[in-house]
Amino acid sequence: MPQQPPLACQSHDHQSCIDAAILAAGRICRERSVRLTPLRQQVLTLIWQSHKPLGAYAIMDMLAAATTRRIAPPTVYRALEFLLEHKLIHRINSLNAYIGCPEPENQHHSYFLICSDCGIATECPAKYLAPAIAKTAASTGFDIDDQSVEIIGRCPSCRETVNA
Amino acid sequence: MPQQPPLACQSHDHQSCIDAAILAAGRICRERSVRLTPLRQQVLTLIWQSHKPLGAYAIMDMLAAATTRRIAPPTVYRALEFLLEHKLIHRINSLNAYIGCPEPENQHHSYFLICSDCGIATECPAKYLAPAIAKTAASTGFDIDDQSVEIIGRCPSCRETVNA
DNA sequence: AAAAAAAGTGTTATACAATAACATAACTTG
DNA sequence: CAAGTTATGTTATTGTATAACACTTTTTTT
Repeated sequence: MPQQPPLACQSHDHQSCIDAAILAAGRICRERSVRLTPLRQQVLTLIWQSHKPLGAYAIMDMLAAATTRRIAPPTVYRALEFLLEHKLIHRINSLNAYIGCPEPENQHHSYFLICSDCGIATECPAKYLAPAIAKTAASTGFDIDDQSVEIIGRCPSCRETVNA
Repeated sequence: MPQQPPLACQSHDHQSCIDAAILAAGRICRERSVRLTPLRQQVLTLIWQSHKPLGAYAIMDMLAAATTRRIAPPTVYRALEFLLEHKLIHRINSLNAYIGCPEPENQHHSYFLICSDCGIATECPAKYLAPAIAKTAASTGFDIDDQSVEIIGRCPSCRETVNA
């Protein structure tokens, strides 16, 4: 089995991740005639500061720090709702946190590998999971609307460096 | 593909579900020399009142109603912690809710089909999912600690009766 | 360009989820 | 039964999320 550590676990030019995400978001919103307002873009950018899922209240504090005025929860949650709706971000249920979607153009599901050590969450390849879930649902007569897979463990980089 | 609706979605003698769960819990706790106290058993029984995941505060209210005195959150959370530790219940992350485990004797993972219509959550067969997750992790070099699969959709019964 | 409608944001308050810290009670076990 | 451990009670606090209503900005319609 080829061991291919996800990009997020390797050192990489992260600014290009951010730029690509913002660009894609702009493109998608233009296509759909919805507005990527300054607030929404700012929240998206904050979420993309790293590959670690970010909580709503952390985003709130960062916004407040950036604008020097108080930001209330609904402001953040509405932006998150918009970004989720257009699949520009995903929600990690097991962490109550949000993370940028690296491929918002391709509609896809929420499959994640989450490193309990470095906190980085990377999207899983759907290759094995998608058919397995389809077969599981079919065999029980379920009609799938949405799906969430969260695998918690150690990413390849953390296994190497710590090997505890 | 054989369509085999899960027991929880069919009408069934639910009292026997409850009885079996309490019996198994007693057996397991005896084996492990841990105490299934009245409170813990009461919480487990409340959770087993249905196949729908139950929130901690709902449990709190039901306890308070049953005992006519105020029950504080830590009381409930400690009981939940115990039941989770011994895998007598599972936590549904996407709902912040708890559900009884029908096979606490077999250690297994948390794979769920959740009906957004009737609210019933049933455990998935691991047949397809377990190997798919193992392969996905292996192919990216991840070391798995824990896993959560939550598939949201319509259960066979609700598809029939509503067909909306 | 003004009026009307819709979409977005601000504000206050509150609900729901979970834990920390310390006190008391109840069960072991020697 | 005394000492130690485990379980529960109690108060306070933190974290997560939404409801309801006011106000502003953008878009649409006339």
